[in-house]
Amino acid sequence: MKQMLSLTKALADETRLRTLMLLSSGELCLCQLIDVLELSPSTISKHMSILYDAGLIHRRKEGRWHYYHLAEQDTTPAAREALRWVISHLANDPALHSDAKKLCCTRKKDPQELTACYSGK
Amino acid sequence: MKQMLSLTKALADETRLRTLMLLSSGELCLCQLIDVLELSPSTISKHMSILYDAGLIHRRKEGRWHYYHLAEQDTTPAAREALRWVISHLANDPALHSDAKKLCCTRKKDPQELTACYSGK
DNA sequence: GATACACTTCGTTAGTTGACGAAGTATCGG
DNA sequence: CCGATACTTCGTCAACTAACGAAGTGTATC
Repeated sequence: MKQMLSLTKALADETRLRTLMLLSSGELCLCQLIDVLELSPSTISKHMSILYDAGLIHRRKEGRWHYYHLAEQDTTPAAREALRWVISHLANDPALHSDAKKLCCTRKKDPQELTACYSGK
Repeated sequence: MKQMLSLTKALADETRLRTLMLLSSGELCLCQLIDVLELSPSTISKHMSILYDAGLIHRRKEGRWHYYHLAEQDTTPAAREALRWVISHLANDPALHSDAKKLCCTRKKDPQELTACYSGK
């Protein structure tokens, strides 16, 4: 029950659902998520830790960058199925179209440009 | 997105998950849920309306009794799959064992005994 | 039609949650 | 090692949510 509540609570937030959909197209670091979601680093970091604690995503550190990706294999069946459920039902959601478009631009940017998120553009 | 958030928010509460599991064993009216969950009528009624709005349960009126049951067929695929997901992962949850046991007693009771919920035992 | 019953709606209150900036930790470049 | 960078943790505040009792709605029974 505790695990299920951790999962359902993690999924019960628009920003976190948007994040999962962004990650469904591949690994991203925090600064890229900041660039797309347009929220403060601390806010997004908190969201990531909630998704992580629920077993929905994994982290990978590479230097000072923290990369996040969906927990595909090594997580609980409940989390795996939750991800499949969310992704299949939000795959063509019009509300997420602009996120996908923005992500496309973000992926093309230099790390230097992304840094702008911190220094207030 | 709006529909998915309605679903995930509906599932992100312990009382509502308990309710869904109680309903997975068959239709129940509000006074039976009150008897098992031991919460006030208004509180449970509110939970039911949240589950209903998410498309997870249906209502059926019979006289002054309102019966609730899981939305099996005539709801969205997203809600149907959510129900399957929740039920399969909570089916043998030890935290729900006492609810199941209590429900067993409640089903055997007369309507008169359940009325006691309102009149303070 | 009055009463009782089953439930819903409303208003209030306490606890939770999401947002932020400030401060802290860890890593890289000079 | 000193500053800059990438991220996390902490404290605060506004918004949301779950709980309740009181009052309202609809339905049987007398």
